[in-house]
Amino acid sequence: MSHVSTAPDGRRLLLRLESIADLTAEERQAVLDLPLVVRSYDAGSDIVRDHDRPHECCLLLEGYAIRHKLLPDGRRQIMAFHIPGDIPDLESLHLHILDNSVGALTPVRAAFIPHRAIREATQRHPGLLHAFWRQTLIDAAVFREWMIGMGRRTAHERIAHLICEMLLRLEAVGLAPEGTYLFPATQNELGDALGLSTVHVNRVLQDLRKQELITWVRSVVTVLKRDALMDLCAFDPTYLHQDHGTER
Amino acid sequence: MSHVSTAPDGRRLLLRLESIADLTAEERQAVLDLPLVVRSYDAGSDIVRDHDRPHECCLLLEGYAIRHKLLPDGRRQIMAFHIPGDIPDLESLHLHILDNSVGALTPVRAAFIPHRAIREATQRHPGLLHAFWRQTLIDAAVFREWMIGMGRRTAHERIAHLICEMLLRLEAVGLAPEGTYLFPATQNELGDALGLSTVHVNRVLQDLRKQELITWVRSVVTVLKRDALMDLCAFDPTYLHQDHGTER
DNA sequence: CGCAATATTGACCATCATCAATTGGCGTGG
DNA sequence: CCACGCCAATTGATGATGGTCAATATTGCG
Repeated sequence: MSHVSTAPDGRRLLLRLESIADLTAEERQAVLDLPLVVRSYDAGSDIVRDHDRPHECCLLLEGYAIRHKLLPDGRRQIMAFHIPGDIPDLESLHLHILDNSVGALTPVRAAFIPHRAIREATQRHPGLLHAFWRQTLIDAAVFREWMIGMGRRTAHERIAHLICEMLLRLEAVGLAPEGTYLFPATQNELGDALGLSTVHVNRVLQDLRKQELITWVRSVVTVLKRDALMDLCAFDPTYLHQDHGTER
Repeated sequence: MSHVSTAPDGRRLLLRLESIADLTAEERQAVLDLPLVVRSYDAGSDIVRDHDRPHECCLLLEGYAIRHKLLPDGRRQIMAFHIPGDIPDLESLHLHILDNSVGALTPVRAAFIPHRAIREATQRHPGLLHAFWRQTLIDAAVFREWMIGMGRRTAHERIAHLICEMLLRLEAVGLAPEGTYLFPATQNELGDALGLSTVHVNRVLQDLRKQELITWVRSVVTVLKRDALMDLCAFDPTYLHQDHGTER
C-alpha cells in the first residue's frame, strides 16, 4: 500500500532538520520538494534487513521502530529506539550494505526517499548536507552513550538512563507533555536493548516504581521525580546535542 | 612542540581516504594541500577532552589513541581504539561540543587540521565530502558492533571479537603482517573497553592462549588460528565496510 | 469467554566483580 | 652490575549482580 505523501508528512522531515540546523528558505523548500513514498508496516515486521542494499532512506512518520541485529544463535541486540522524524537507515546513503535491521515496534507509517533525491538536494544545498550529516553524528553519539551504559552502568542506572533519554528526545518533538510519553516496548525488548534479561528488567522496573521515580503502565511512562531519576544515573544530556543554536 | 608537517605525514590521510572512497586527481591534491600542524603527546595524556569545543580535527599519524569517557564516580568506558590514519574527533566538524575525550594510549604524533580547511575542501570536492562522511558512518557501525558485544556476547566472545576487529583494521593499513600486530593496551584498558574487570580479562586471555588461538606477549598479538578465533565469536566483517569498491 | 502475549514471582545458579596478595618485567640511580 | 621501585600481569578466595528455568498471574483482544 504505498502512496505519495500528503502535506503534513512532508513537514515531518523539515521539522526534524530545523531542530538540528538552521535552514534558509530555499533549503526548507528543497526539503518539502523531496519525493516521498509512504508505506505502512505491522508491528513486529521488518522495514529493512541486515545486509540489504537499499536505494532509499526511511523516514519514520508515525509509530516507533527499532534498529536491531540478530546473532546467529538467536541472541538479539537492539541498538536504538527510533521515534517519528528519525531516519533509522540514513547511513545507507554512504554505506551500501546495511549492517543491521530496522523493525516496526508498533504499527508504523514510513516515508521512503530515494538516495538520489537526497544526494541532489544536499549537493545543491550545503545547509541540508550539514543537517543530514549532523543527524548521523548525533545517532553515533547516542550509540556511544549506550556503550557506556552496557559496559559500565548497573541495571538500575541503565534503565533510568534510557527513560531519561527517551524523555528528552520525545520532549524535543512535543511528544512528552508533563513528563509523560508513550514507550511501546515490552520488557523483553528493553532487555535486548540494555543487555539485560526480561526478568531482571521487570524487577528493576518494580523497584523504580516503588521508589516513586516513575510510573509505567501499558506503554505509558511518566517521570514523577525528574531530578532524582537523572541523579540516579548521572544523566548528562550533552550527548544528545539538542541545542544547536547556543552550543557554538 | 608543534610544527608544520613533512611530506609523508600528508600522505597518511590520503591513504586512508582512498581506502574509503575513490578520489579524483584534484581531490587527491586537495587532501595533500590541507594544512597540518603536528603535535606530540606522551602516553596517557589527553589529546582532546570531553566538553571541549575544538576548531580543528586530529589526524593520528603515529601511535594508538583511545576514545573514552569517565563517569562522575571514576568508572571509565573506552569507546574505540584508534590507529594511525584515524580521525578520532572527526565528528567535531558538525557537533560543536565533544561528548568524549581522546587520549594517547602510546606516545602519539598527531596532525591537526582546522575545521575551516576541511569545510572548504569538502565544499569544493564532493568526493572528499563523501569520504569523510563515510568515515564517520563506519565509526558509528563499529560502535554498534561493540554494543552487541557488551550487551549480548560473553567475555570470551567479546575479547575474541576485538582481536579479530583489530586484526582486520590493521591489515587494511598494512600493520598486521602474518597475523601479528601491535596492540599496546593493558588488560585494564581492555576491560574498560569491553565492560569487564581486569582480572576477568586476564583469565579469558589465558584461556585463549591455552587453546592456542592467539599469542599476546607485551603488546604483540599474534592470531594463530584465524578461522577458529572468528568462529568462536561469529565474526562477520561486514560492519567494517572495508570493501568500498565491490560492495555496490 | 478464551487464547496469546506480557508481566510477575520464586528458586537456584553462573558469570563475572571485588579484594588482596604475589610475581615478573624493566628502567633508573648508585 | 645490582637494588629499588613501579607498573602490569597473575593468582586465589569470596561474593554479588544479574541470568536461567519454570510456574503463575494479568491484560489485551477477537
